[in-house]
Amino acid sequence: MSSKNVHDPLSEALLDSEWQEFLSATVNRWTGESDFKQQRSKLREKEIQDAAVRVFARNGISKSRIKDIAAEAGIANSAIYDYFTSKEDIAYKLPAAFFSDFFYEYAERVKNSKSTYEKLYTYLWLAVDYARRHPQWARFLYLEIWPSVLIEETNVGRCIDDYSRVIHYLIHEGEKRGEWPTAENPYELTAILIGSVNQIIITRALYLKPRHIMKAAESMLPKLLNMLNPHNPG
Amino acid sequence: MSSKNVHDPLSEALLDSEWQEFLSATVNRWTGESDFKQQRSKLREKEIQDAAVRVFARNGISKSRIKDIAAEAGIANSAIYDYFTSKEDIAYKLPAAFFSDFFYEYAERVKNSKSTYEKLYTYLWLAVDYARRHPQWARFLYLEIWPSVLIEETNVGRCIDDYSRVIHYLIHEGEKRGEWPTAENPYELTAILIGSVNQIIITRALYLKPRHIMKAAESMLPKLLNMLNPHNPG
Amino acid sequence: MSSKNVHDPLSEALLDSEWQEFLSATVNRWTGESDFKQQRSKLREKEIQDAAVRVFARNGISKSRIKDIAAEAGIANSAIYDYFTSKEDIAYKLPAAFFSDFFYEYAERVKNSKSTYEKLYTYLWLAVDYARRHPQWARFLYLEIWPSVLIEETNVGRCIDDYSRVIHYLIHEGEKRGEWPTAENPYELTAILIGSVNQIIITRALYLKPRHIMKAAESMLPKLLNMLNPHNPG
Amino acid sequence: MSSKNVHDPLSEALLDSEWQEFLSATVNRWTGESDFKQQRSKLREKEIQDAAVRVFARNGISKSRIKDIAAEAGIANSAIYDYFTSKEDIAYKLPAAFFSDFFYEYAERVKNSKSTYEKLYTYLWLAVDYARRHPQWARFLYLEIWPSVLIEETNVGRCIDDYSRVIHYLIHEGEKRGEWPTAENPYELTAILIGSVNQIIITRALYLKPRHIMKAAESMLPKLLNMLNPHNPG
DNA sequence: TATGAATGAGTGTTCATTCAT
DNA sequence: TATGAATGAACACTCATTCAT
Repeated sequence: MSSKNVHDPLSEALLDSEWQEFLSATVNRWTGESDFKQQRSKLREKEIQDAAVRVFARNGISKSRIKDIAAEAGIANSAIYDYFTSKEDIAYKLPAAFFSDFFYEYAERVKNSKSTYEKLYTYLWLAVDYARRHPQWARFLYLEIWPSVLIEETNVGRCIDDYSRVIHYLIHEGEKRGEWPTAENPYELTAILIGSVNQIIITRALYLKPRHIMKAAESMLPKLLNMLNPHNPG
Repeated sequence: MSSKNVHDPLSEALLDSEWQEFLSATVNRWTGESDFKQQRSKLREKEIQDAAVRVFARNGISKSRIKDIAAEAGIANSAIYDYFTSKEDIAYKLPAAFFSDFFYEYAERVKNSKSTYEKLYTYLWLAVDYARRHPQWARFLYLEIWPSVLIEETNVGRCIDDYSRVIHYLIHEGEKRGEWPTAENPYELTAILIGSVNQIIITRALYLKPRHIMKAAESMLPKLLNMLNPHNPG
Repeated sequence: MSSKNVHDPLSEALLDSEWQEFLSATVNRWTGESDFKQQRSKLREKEIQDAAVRVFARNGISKSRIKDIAAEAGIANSAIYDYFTSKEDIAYKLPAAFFSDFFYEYAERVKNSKSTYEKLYTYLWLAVDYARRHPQWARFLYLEIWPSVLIEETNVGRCIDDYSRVIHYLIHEGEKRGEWPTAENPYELTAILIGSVNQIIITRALYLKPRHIMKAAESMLPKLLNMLNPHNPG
Repeated sequence: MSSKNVHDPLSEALLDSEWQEFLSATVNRWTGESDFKQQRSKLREKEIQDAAVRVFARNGISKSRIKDIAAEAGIANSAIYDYFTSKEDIAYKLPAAFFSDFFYEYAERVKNSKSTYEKLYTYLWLAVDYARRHPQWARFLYLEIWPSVLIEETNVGRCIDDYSRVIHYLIHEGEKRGEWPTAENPYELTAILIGSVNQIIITRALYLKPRHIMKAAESMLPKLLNMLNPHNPG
């Protein structure tokens, strides 16, 4: 998909620096929040979080018990309260850590991408790949966190918001760079992209056959992104 | 989107009768299971179910209390156990009732549809419209039932399976009628359709502004269905 | 076992009439209390009692539910309250009916008995035989009623008291008739007789092999009654 | 009661060693099961058990409430579940503890007994004495546990079985040592011994006057055991 | 820091009993 | 008399959380 418009170098550079700023802001927002002080105490905290992800993925949050997490982490029930104030505290601190990791990976991977198309493709592709590589986290994210965001008012929603905002940003950037025409309704497009990718992850990675999920993703993504450029055959 | 191939009337009739059979089988599977004997005892049962939907939509299943449902229904806690064996029994019998209703509505509405495209469009359109008209059920379905299906092994999954199966069936029927070419990967297409529609319902109806949701749906669906016919401008 | 002493006819007659009076008083005490007005309503009451015995024998009183008894009797839960005030009311009215029956049977059977030995033998023999013929009542009596008498203060105890009193009476009568010497401790003897007979009923009739229970009883009773006449070979 | 037959020392020794083995097996079966690890956690367990015996003896199992036991033990309701899994778990672990104690006492007391008669006498005597010294346990055992064994199939029955088996064993040993003739029906004899002793305990210790119960036992036991040697004056 | 022990508020569920019909 | 429906008091049990050591 090539842009039809000619851009002057100045605006290209401007768009690039804006993007760099936007991206590093997103990355930093979550890294800062989670894994800085890497002391001995942080190690235990990490162990508990890892145990919690496994337990939450197995039973869901509401059916997971503190004692299950403690047992999975190999420590006493009460030790958990040295690091977290409650069960929900554990659950809601987890996304920060993983989203930080995800955004960081994305920033590394997208460094040399020139076109917005490539950035967007990479973003969605990485979402699927990250889910494939972290199946328990994915189970937890897509079946527990994501739905709960809409029910309960927590700051976990900010992760999801940030995740969506990147897509929205890129759709807009592509328009400005002339890679595709201005969308009538960018929210709708975002919904389609997110909804489709999530559904693929949920049905393939969590349900059916996690093996060929990347092939499915690589087959689906161009078709999906084609929707950015309506009426033009890929 | 018009079919390019010419069909002999026989095969058309065959496809039609197959579809009729498939559809009524789907409808009957759920109607039979839920709302036949319309006695006064069934009335109470309905009242409890309605109350339960409201409560579940508000708090989620795990944080909903029997006493809340009873209070919402205006009866004593223990009266619930005259109609349901447990809290989860209520939760798991609800989908049968609503899917029964949904499939019935769809069967009525699709009666005179000629093209497969129209049937498929109507199906997805109705999914959004039904969610709009039953917001509490939708909240419960998309944020509680749907995710839980993948975690716990219950027979609620059969509703979701049936819901997906209709889409899958129609994609295939369209191929046979020549309305669109054979899909490389029909499961992928199904995932895109379901994922996109669900995401629209979730973000618009449950989250943002439920008012213009039908406009969004009507704008999105043609684009989505256009993916059935790749490289051909609608 | 023959009496060694010679008795004058007068005292024999006196003892006989005393016995008749004692016996008929015992019989009447329970007949009067249970099954007089044999109307239609009494029929239902009987049905409920019969159902209750079966249920109590099966599950024990504390684990028997009103609804179980109602189901066994083929009536509605609430119908029970037309005849009995509570579950315990049923349980505690049952013994009167059966003891009435038992005492009546005994009175018939013992009419022509001359010796006290024969009366006593018949009494204990009938206790075993009655248990054999009414196994559910026996289960209920020996495993539920009898123990509960000592725990809870109820008037059921009067049945058990009357049952013991007959034995005590006959031990004393045998002494007066010279059939055996005066016992040092008649309570002890009564305890041995009752305990042994009960134990035989419990282990044989309710536990092991109910078939040969009468043979066991007929083998045991002479040995037991021999204890009335210590140091004398039977 | 002296043996009339002459025995060679060898068979005597053999019988003795068999008895030692039988007895220690019985003792160990229950000691092993209950009171080994004497940590502080076992102390609490013991406190709960003691409280439970008192409560069960007062109200019977089915009318005893967890909160009563907890209050009697001076702890919170939920603390009970740190040591027992349910109310019935408490009830069914109690017999093991007490029978262990009883068998141990018996083994100590019977060490120097030469004749089988003495062993048997001591056994039954100790049963009465143990009941006298542990009246609440006795109430619980004879009025709750013993009857329930026949109704519900639990492994509590193994205690009672072991209790009976000792008597049965000794009756047989006495025969082999020639202390009394071979019984026609040893089960019947066992029933008489157990039934009589239980009845004495129940009526005297639990009901009437616990004071002179040992006198009653000491008066009754020789007469009862005399039945082992029919037609021979003691 | 880490733990075993303890707590008490809270929940689903049961069941004897009542009542309108 | 008989019933189906409804009630509410009671209970066993769970579990996040605290605390002394």
